[in-house]
Parts: sequence; C-alpha cells; structure tokens
Amino acid sequence: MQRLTVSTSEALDRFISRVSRRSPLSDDEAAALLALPATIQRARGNADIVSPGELVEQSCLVVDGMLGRFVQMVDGRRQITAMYVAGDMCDLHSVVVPRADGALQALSNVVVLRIPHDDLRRIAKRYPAIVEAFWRDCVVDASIQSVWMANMGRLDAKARMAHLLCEIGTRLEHAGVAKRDRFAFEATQSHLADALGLTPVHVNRTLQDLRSTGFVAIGNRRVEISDWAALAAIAGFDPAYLHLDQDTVSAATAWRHAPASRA
Amino acid sequence: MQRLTVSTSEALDRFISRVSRRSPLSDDEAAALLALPATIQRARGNADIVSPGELVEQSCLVVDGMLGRFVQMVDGRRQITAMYVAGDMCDLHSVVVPRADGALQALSNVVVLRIPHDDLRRIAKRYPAIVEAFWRDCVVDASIQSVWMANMGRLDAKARMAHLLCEIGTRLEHAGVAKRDRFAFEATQSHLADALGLTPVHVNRTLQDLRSTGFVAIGNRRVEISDWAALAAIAGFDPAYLHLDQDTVSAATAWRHAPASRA
DNA sequence: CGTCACTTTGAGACGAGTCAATGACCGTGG
DNA sequence: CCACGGTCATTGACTCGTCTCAAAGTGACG
Repeated sequence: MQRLTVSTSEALDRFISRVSRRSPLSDDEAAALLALPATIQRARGNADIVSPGELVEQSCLVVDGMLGRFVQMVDGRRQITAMYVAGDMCDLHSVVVPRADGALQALSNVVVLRIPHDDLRRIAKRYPAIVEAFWRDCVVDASIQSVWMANMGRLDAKARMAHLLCEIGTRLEHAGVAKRDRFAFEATQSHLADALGLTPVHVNRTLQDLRSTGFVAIGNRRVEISDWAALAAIAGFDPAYLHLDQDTVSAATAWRHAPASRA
Repeated sequence: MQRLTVSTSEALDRFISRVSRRSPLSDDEAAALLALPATIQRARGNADIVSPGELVEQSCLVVDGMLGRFVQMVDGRRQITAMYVAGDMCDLHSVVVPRADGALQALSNVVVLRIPHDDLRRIAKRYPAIVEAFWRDCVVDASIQSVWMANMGRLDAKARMAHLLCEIGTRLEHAGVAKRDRFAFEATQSHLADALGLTPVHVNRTLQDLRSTGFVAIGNRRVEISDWAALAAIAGFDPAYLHLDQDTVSAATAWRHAPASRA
C-alpha cells in the first residue's frame, strides 16, 4: 500500500490541489508553494513526530499514512483531537503558535514532508492569498474540531464511530487517495478509543455492533462501507463542515443532522 | 453590572491590548485597529447573534456579557463549542470562512460591536502583523477547543466543571474585567450542560458536589472561588493552552495535568 | 399574583468503564 | 522451521457515572 518512491513535488501537488479548491491560487502562488523546500521523513506507527511542549520550527505535510494530535494527561489517559491524512498539512498552525500543546504522533507507518516555518512565512508574506489560504486551512481544522466536540458531547459510541468513518472516508476521497467507502485504515482500536473518548474495550464492542448491521466491514487494516447512506444516517453525517469546496454550502443545508436512529 | 454607556474605542482598546500581548503590534497597526468602524448591538440572553448557516459579513467583538457558539442537532440537542467573554473577537474566523457552521448566541445580556469583514480584510491586507495576529487568535481558539475536547473525552463531570470555571475566571482576569476567583456568571445550568456535554440535571448535581467541597460558591449569577488551588487541582487546570502571553510557556510545563483527585 | 424560566429533588434505567483473561497475528532469533 | 515475545483484538462479569422521566420548589417580572 505504501509507495516506496515519493517525490517531493508530487506530495506538494496534492496539498496544493486540495488547498486551492477552497482558496483559489494564481499560477505564481501555486508555483511558490511548489518550490517550497522540504525534507522527507518516515516514521513507524506510534512514533512522535512532534513532542508535547516542543518548540516547533517546521510544519509537516502528510504524504502517506495517518497522524493524530494527542492531548495527554499525566495519568496516561489521552485524547486525540485531530487526525490527518495524506494531503493534510498538520501543524500549519504552529507557524503562528510554535509551542506545541500536545504530541503529533504517527497512527500508522507514515511518510511526511517537513517544511521550515521560515519558508512558509516567507511566501505567506509575499503572497496575501497564501496567508489567507493558510489561515483558512486552520479555521477549517477548527470547524472539524467543533463537530468532533459536538459528537463527543451529544452522540453515543455507535454514532460517533460511524461519523468518524464517514469523515475519514470523505477526506481520503477528497484528497484523491481512496474511495470514500473503501480505504486502508491502519489505526488501532486504541487509537479509535482515544479519538472518540471511549475505552478500547468499548470500541471493540461498538465495532462489532456496527459490523452486525452489515453496513460496514472493518478489520484487517481496512474499512469497507457497503451502505454509505445507512452509515451516514447512523452518524448524522453531513460533510458541510469539512468545507471541501469554496462555500458550496447553502444556508439551508449548513445544519448538521442528528442520527436517524435516535428518533 | 452592565455598563450603560460604552464607547466604541474603549471596547476596541481592550481587544487591542489583549491581542497585542501575544502578537506585538506597532503604533501604526494599533491605530489601524482602533480606527475600525463598528456598530454597537445589544441583545438579551438566548438571542441569536449569528444564525446557523448564515453568510456572515461582520465579525463581532464582545464588549460585555458572554456568548456561546452552538452546534445543533435536528432533534434539538446542542453542544456549545466555544464561549466568548469581554474583549474576545468571536467570529474572527468568519473573515476567511464566512458560512457559519453553527449559531452564535448570547448566554446573558450582551453588548457587542459588529465590525465589517471588508474593513478587517482591508487592514489585514495592509499590515502583515495584523493578519498574523488574526490568524494567531484563531489558532489559540482552536487550542482552547482541543482542551475542551480532551476534557469531554477524558474527565468526569466534576473535573470538567471545575476546569471550565478556572478557564473562564482566568480569561476574564486576563481581559481585565474581573478577578479570576470572583466574577459575574450569567449563563444558566442548561448552558453549562451544553458546554460540558452533560444534562442540566447532572450539572445541577455536579455544582452541588463542588459547592459541598467549599472550594467554590456558584449561584446568584456569580462565581466565587475561595480555594483556587484546590479547584485547579480537581480540574487539572494549567493555563498554558490559553497562550495568554507570547510564548512564556516552557517546554517543561506545556503538558496538561490530570486531576489530582483521580489518583 | 400568576406566569415563565430556572433550579432542585428522587427513583430507576442504561451506556460505558473496569478488571482480568484469552485468543489471534506477526516478526524475530535460535 | 518453530518457539518466543510483543502488540492488538476479543470476551465475560461486574461496577459506576450519567441519563431519563417526572415533579416540585424558587425567584423575577409584568
């Protein structure tokens, strides 16, 4: 599944095409992004890419695999507050707030591109459309966080799990690396537990529950969703909050919908 | 409690002084912010300032009172994903993502200043330090959201409540409108429930539990914290994530701590 | 002085956590 | 080639935090 040869420009290309769908860029601006210097880094699952409290000096573009941002309590319990897939620039926010609040950790074997803040700041300064794009990217990240928070507060385990699967699928498809209903998923059940605010044991039972509906097969490091509509209904999934394209969301549909199963 | 006469420049002043503590601004830049046109708006508790799905065209600076950002499910359940106090510019993110994901609602009687996006964009374009300050403000908001998410996922009701009280107190003191252990708090128990992912009934019981410790007196639209250290210990509160000042946080203390009560 | 919003109380139900053990898989080294 | 250790998935029995439903109490305001 993992590419063995990765060109820097190929990875940047994916980022640029994703970003430019919500923040239009001129040829000059795209070229400036493409010319960014970057160093490739590989890491195994559970390796720290950024350690908590660290003073970060480069941002991190995901080429392959999945990463998570962790907030950790001293008793060892932790919460994943964001997940990043190929094409995502995690840590873009560290350009303006370099002190990391939490860890950035690989959830699978990953390939990332590290891009110095200095270079990002340089092109941000030269091209106003690029700062705006970066700023917007951070705001959309926050929008995703809001939805995660609402789900944790107001949905049960099954709906939260279904929602996460729908979101990851949608984001992977948008990034052009998989179909939304059929993708590699290497994170463990413990990772899912940390992302959903559950225990690994309960994640396991929740997955069995979902499998038994027949809507989704998950296991063997893959997810296969056989009935997307049904899964989305359980989750109350409405992709508007991902802001995948430039404000295509009409006022009427910008609401999130509660799961149909809780009538 | 509520001021009857509010000058626009006085409110902007508070915003500028708060922002400039984490994003240093030149005199020119501060002057540009101070010269922003704004219209005063008053609203009663539970009034929508921004409706979900709306296309927002102005941002909103809190002069007095408290506001919340809501994500709502169609079955009526809702989650507060952010709370804003005096000096906060809520909706700054709407400058780059104008379609509102959720509602912005008054949690008490409020006075806000509405500032057109066009004007914010104009000065953001002219002064790079200002875009950076705005971007940073949004990133800090997201940092706060991360901590809320971690708390919802990994702390029990009592610790979550204690944490929220510590956070609001700290932010109010930083904004210069109250002391952190003694402040007006007009939000209802239902609002607290929506913010913490609980039911109003359980919020009530949790407050009784906290009151019985003697560390905090809450009621009558006021909060009085008699033992800050004890409350902070219950919450595992470490204000580093608020990024109140320009990176004063050392790597060693950037971790959040788990509540001492759960040893 | 009644209405309305908010707070408080009680009893019972249920979702999720805890603890503990077993099972499946996989890479590694003897 | 197989025994080993490690990580991850699964299961069972029991506990506990929080929800639900319902009702009553409090206080502000017209």
